[in-house]
Amino acid sequence: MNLSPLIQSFVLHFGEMGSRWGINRTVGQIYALLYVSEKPLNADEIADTLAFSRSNVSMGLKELSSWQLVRLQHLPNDRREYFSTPEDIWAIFRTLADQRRKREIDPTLTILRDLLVAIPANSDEAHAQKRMKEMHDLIELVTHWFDDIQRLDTSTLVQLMNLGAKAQKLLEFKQKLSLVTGLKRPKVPKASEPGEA
Amino acid sequence: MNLSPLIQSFVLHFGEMGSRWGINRTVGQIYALLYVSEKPLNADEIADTLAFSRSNVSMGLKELSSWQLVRLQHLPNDRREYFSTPEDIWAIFRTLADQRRKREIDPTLTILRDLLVAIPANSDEAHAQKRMKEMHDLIELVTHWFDDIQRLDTSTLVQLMNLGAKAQKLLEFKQKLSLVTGLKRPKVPKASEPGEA
DNA sequence: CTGAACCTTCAGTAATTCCTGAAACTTCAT
DNA sequence: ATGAAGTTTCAGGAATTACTGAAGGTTCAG
Repeated sequence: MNLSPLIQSFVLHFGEMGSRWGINRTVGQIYALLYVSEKPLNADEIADTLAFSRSNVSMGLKELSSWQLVRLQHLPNDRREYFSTPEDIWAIFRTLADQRRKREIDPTLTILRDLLVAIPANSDEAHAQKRMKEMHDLIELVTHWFDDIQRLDTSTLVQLMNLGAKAQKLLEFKQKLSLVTGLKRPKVPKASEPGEA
Repeated sequence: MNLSPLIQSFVLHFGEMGSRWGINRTVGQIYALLYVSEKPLNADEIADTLAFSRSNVSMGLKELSSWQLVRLQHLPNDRREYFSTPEDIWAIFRTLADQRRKREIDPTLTILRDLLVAIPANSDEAHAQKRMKEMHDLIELVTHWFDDIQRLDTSTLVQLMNLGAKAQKLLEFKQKLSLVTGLKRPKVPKASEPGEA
């Protein structure tokens, strides 16, 4: 089976990009193919279309499954396994965000926490810890915030993003308001201040 | 020069993580070392500390420079080049976000745009284009939004993130308000069109 | 129970990426 | 000019990662 040029370009691009972050060419191409395909595909069709060995496709699909990026299903009267990607692209986005967090962020947070409880043995270590703390706090802040955002239902999320920085104006407003009225205001750490007091 | 254990763990972790996304072990370790170091370091010190060849360090620093992640400076009466990372971790965060966008997102948007203007040759291509359009729109929305957010000054940014999803409550409120008053409301695209429904 | 259809695993090879030492620049003090 | 100190480039070897075909599972129809 050979690919029409439009789809081919897309697939090849994803192969390239794949290698730019952690995944390999094969996996990128398989995903791209599934993503644009109208119907689910089985492993033979994929191998055939992309000219990879059957076993390579098997590996690739295994990898994609571990990322929860593909869905496995069966067709009536057909023993073969068919693969597809979710229809809803926002669902894909959320999965991707979750998985990357799990693989790229969480391990780093864990190690930072470990290192932060150690007693520094000298002034180099003390300084290093200060830097690690800053990093830890930043990552935690950003990821928690992003989690919150991401948990919103899709239409809210889209609205929010469409507002873009305008949302900010609202926040400034609220800020002033609570200052004036003396209501408890959101805690406001000193921004980049190392230890966050 | 050998590293105290705390710093060593940090450096090694960054080496590992480095390879999990695009950069290699060497580059990750060099960056980590510079990040926690109190004073700027020259290439020999780095090579010595991490036990890499001098030329490897040179390559690594070149790579880091191309990401604009390190700062080069000179010390009085010393011809050697000294490297450091910015003090302000939010500045680092912004740089990283910008660079990753430039390398990982922009090329994809470009190719998607190219493919979207082509006339589909058959129904497979037509469907593929629909999917590409969804992807394009999502990426564009998210990145523009993130750009906006990111451009805020640090203390505002930190406040915003501390609010987290609470910001959302405000938005819902504003939304209702403008509906009621009939003011022009933010454009609200049909979220994700095909899916979602 | 048999064998056909399908899927996975794995050992070995191919391809890629990383890293090094040697050589070649560049800059600057003498 | 000379050479010492510093930096970069680059060809080739080392290490890692990707890919394949063959062998071995598993499931199921007959």
